[in-house]
Amino acid sequence: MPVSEVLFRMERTGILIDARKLEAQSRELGQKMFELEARAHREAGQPFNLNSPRQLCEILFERLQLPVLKKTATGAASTDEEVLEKLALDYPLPKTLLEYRGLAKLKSTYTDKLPRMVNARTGRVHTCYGQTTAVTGRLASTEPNLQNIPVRTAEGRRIREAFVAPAGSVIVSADYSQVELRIMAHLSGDESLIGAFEQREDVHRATAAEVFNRSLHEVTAEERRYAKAINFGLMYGMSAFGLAQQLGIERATAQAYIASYFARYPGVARFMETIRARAREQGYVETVFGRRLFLAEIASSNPARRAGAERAAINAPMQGTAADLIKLAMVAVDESLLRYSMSSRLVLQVHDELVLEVPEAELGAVKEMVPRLMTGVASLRVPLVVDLGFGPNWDRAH
DNA sequence: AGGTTAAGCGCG
DNA sequence: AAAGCGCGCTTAACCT
Repeated sequence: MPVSEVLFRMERTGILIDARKLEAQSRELGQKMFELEARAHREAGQPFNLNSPRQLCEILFERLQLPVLKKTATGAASTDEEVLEKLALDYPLPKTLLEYRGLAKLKSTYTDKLPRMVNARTGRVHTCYGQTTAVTGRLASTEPNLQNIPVRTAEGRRIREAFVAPAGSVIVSADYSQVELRIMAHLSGDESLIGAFEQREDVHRATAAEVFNRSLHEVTAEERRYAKAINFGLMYGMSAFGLAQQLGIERATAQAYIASYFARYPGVARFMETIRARAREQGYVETVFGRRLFLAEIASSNPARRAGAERAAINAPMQGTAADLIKLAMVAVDESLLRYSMSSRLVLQVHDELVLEVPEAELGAVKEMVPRLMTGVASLRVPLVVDLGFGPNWDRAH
């Protein structure tokens, strides 16, 4: 069965959304934004449109004379989250703007919009999945995008609570645990990294233990956070400069961490170099299953463009292999549901997560089948692990 | 009126 | 010389 057939069925099935709940949240957000707007006007000493970049720069950098910490691509003073966080340490207005921005994003993109996307005939929201958009082989979700529903803040998770199952059914969420890092372990063949996954260790903790020369139980919360940043940064081709910026540490310190990492995980260091060289020789890189990403700028004479292509070359085999794996899993799950004439349905895919709507009578079977099928689509040098949760809504299924 | 770009930010 | 990969959506500002 082709992926396109699974997608067709998922799009047609759609997902149930509690529009009343989102509309109520919209009203709450609107009220809070109104209050924050008034506070911002007081702190600025004059009224202005908080959404207008031009007016905002006028207030922050001319009227209040705050320092310009970063420029945008076109040379204007940046007012992004990172800048406002720093300015918020010394001034009240940036903090207010951050709070306002956070709420405005939730309201305009989600709580106002999703209720309007409910199909009149089905009473559900039907996204469209694009199979030919993302160069790495991932799917893309549009109209609406259901792959970027908030999850990182409490206010945002209230939106997930509105993604519900009908009476008698539950929402099941099954996601691959650390799938891209596992793929890095597979592709690099690094023995330490493979060992950590085979021992079912907390991989960020294990990395912290290696990099900071600790035993597993000695690792502090901060060391684990640093190790997590290193692990993710590496998969994106991040430099010492970027790591230092992310962690708020000296560049030399970040460089030392990276050196320590590569000393402990020599297979990963070798992999990074091999992938750069292969990209340069072949003009493309491949996933485990042979999906290719061509890199037109890998031999560019422009160093910035070439470096960008190298970062893409490092990331694509991992992101792309993860995309291949979950597509195989989607086909396996959908085929099984049909073969056994079950009523459970795939309703969403979010890159490393499958969301299903499951009648309570089928929950036991789904809890056994879905992780087995997802972990069984490939045998890499490390085990694939799936975390599964369920509940009356998407938030509670996590 | 309608389309495009820039900046910003939601997710994995 | 730039500095972290892959997406889609919203608003303001600018353009035709």
